[in-house]
Amino acid sequence: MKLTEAKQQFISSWGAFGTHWGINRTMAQIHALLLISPDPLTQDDIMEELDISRGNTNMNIRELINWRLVERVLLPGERKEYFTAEKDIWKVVKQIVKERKKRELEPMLQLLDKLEEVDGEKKDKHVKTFVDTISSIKKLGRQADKTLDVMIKAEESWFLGMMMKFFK
Amino acid sequence: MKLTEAKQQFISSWGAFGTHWGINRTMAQIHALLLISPDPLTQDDIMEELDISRGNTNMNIRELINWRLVERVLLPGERKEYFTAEKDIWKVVKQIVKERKKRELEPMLQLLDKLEEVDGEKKDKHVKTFVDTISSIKKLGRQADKTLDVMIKAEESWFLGMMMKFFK
DNA sequence: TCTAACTTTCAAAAAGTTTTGAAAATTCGG
DNA sequence: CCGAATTTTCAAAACTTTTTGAAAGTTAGA
Repeated sequence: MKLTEAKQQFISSWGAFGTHWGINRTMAQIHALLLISPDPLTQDDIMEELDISRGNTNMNIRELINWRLVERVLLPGERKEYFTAEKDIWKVVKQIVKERKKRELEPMLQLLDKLEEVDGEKKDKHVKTFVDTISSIKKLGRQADKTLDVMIKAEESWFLGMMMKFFK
Repeated sequence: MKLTEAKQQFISSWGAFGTHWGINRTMAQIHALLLISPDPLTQDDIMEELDISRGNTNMNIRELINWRLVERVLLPGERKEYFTAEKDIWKVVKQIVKERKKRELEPMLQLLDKLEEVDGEKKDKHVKTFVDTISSIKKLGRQADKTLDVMIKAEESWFLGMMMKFFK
């Protein structure tokens, strides 16, 4: 397969993949393009390569910067801004986990704490089922939260090593 | 907080949460409702409780059954079909992981295998960056795949115990 | 077999999300 | 400080997904 074709396929699949994970297609495609680009690109490079509008490009680059997956780079003697993606995939994964944990898991756990304190007779089976469900989700959620914290701090080599050892 | 209000909040948050995970709002809400219902519900119960149309309800129940998160229950002497959700959250999580692994991770890994065999000089930095990126994604993806396989087979107690021990 | 109860389908409408592109704002070299 | 280059904004348009509801299909018991 030619590089050009392979690039296209990667960008397009990464985009489709992203949509299953709550990331919009364009954002994932820009990320894919930057991941496989050896040098930083300008907004115009990205617009041209992916054939998308200026506004769309700008918006999604900014969102990627928010997620800390992409960085602005200023090349000496150049007026334009360049952009580059973190290439270390382990760091990328950790960064995504960190953000989603903060944005989604933590608020959910806070809500569950509140909901667990529902009024009413524990003997009422509606109350009982509700409280039991909430508690068990909370238990698993808290464990996931702790586990992810360790993962976020871990080195790839340590993490893979441990996985290898215990999950052969 | 009253049970009714707590239920509403749980259903609505679970729905919002779902949308961040590629699950549609209604499907997640039906799942939430069944999780906290002590007894099986009919399609009409669900329609009324969530205030959604017959078609929408039917479609999303079927989708939940596809995901094996909900089961049809036939009560003796009743014409109507009843529905109930798996209440063991660990089983629910394993089931979701299993499905998403099959639907998303595995196809991605297959694609990466193909893309890694791109033609061209390894010295060309475009080729090199492309191949390196693909390889490192693949490496992590394969490891994740193996780890998830073990998790899918594991008992909750074993899994939590291990997590506790190594990720205190 | 017939029929009422129940379930499924699907085209059209509504809702939600993403994209565009032109205008406004900002920035930097001279 | 000026003006060209560049970046950002945002309302409207395009596109995608979800929802509705009526009609078609199925089922079980009499």
